[in-house]
Amino acid sequence: MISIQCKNFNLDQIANSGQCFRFFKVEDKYNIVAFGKVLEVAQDNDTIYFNCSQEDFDTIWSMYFNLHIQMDEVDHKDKFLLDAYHYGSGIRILHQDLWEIMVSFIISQRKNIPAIKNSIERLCKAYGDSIAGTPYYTFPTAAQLFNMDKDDCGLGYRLPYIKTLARTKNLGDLNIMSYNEAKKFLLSIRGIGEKVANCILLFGLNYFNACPIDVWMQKIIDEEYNGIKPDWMTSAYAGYYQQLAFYYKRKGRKIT
DNA sequence: CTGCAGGCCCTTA
DNA sequence: TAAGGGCCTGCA
Repeated sequence: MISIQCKNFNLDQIANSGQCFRFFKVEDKYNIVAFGKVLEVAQDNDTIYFNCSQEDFDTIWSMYFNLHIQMDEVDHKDKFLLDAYHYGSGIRILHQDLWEIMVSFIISQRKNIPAIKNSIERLCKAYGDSIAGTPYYTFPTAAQLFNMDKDDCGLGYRLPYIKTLARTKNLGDLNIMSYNEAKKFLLSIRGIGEKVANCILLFGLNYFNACPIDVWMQKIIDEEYNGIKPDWMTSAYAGYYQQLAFYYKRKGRKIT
């Protein structure tokens, strides 16, 4: 068991911020499935408990939670954004697996969050590997999805998008591209538009300036800013602010 | 039983 | 560049 001290870290807030779909709450702990492993993690105020080896902590989870990054840089005069920060200051932008993020956010389009999670779990169970000693399955690799034929995961019209993605070469190049190159490449992929591309840039590649505008963000623009996009949505930390705003705007809604 | 969900693609104008 | 229709499926 590894424990650390960390402010601006709240598991419930992260789990409900909509950036991740494989957090499973079990009593007062979370099981997080990522990078082929299951992490059991718990929290007592500013103390976070990671049930994993030191090696996994150093090589996987420290990076996954971006523990080297301070996520408290809201010095904005914007009232809505400040309110959002005070409401969800424990939100962190995770650094998730690029492939998993690409598939997950292609699936997410025109689905509500329970439906997204449902599809993803069905996909993992059908095409991923069982993780020994746990009830969970790994997120399927491109190779494992290569021969996916029938839609047994509720993908609907997204099925051909996923199949095409599994056949797309050089996705790893995204890691060494510039922001502009990566975005252009992403938009060239069938099934990836402006919003999903920005989600991938933010959650998979950690470009914190990427700011996905979904229906909730559009609601914020319309209702809080009279239809004019505020400056913070185009700032260097726009993606982080977007998460705060999204979580705040959805206040009261549970992601089960 | 309906309406609609963290969009995207394609067609028109 | 902008606007609008269609789309698979399954929550609510």
